[in-house]
Amino acid sequence: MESAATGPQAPARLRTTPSWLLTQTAAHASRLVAEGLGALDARGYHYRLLAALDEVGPASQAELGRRCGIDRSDVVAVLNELAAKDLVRRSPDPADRRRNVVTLTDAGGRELRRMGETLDRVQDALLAPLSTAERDQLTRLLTRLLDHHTGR
Amino acid sequence: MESAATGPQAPARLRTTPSWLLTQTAAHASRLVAEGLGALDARGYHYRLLAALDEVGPASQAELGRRCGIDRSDVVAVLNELAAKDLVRRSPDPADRRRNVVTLTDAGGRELRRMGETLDRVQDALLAPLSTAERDQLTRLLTRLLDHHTGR
DNA sequence: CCTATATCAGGGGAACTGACATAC
DNA sequence: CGTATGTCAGTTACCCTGATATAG
Repeated sequence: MESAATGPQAPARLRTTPSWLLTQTAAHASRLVAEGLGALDARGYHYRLLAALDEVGPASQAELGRRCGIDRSDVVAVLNELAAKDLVRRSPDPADRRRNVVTLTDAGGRELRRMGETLDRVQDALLAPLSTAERDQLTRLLTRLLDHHTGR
Repeated sequence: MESAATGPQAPARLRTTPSWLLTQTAAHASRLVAEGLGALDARGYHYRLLAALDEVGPASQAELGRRCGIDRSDVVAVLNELAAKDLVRRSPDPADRRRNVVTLTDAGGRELRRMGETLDRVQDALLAPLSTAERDQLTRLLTRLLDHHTGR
């Protein structure tokens, strides 16, 4: 579980290519997140959905997917897992019978808090070599990029 | 092939989390790279290996994998594809009979140049909303992160 | 009619793990 | 002996495509 490390040195053509830097650092980030959440028997998708539910309250699956950037088909499967652990509840929406209303349970809220604490530690490990100002700078730059590529 | 776009607005808890910003922007980067290289019937792994070969000259598969951050087992498969298109050649190493010496062919060099031009355009699309100074800043920050997580 | 929702089946690239034979 | 190499088989998280039945 501790691999990574590009041994010698990656080609300069890669080291200076932003898309490579992004995907490589993202791979490290994903690994750290997976390790952290894995200890809680969870994955990134679980956290995303629970966080969205906590913030906007009960919502349909389609809206949750839109907010979290998770495909509708994946939302179904992840919600099945969350419901099996009683972290969310699914009930038909009386106002629109196509929809399910997904609700965060108390256990789900507690689990979300636990995940949040774990992820805080992960962020710190991820950004360890950067100062507070640099972390903010990175966050701002990435936010600008993301906003641009998600339709302003 | 044109999806992306997190519909409404992602939860604040996600929008401010560096690991989320990283993985999301990296997903966009990967999509752009895949689209660009896909037009040349190639993928990221192909470019990485060709670029490494071009820079360090003939090398063993294990060393290529180390330099490119690609697992040995994946190197095998990708090299099979590159060799089938005559972009690289594999020959046994007389000095160490466990090894193959992988060499970039002329066609491989040409294909690498073509990929490089495509990827230049991709970088520009990826970083479109950032100024030159900001692009450099982002590159520096990501490089620091990557160096830290690959063992300094 | 056309769109949206929930669901299911499946693919595909990237990053992995484990095993094995061979050679150092 | 232990370690490194090339190879193969298989897995996982994430992202995405299609199709379907149903409801708006």
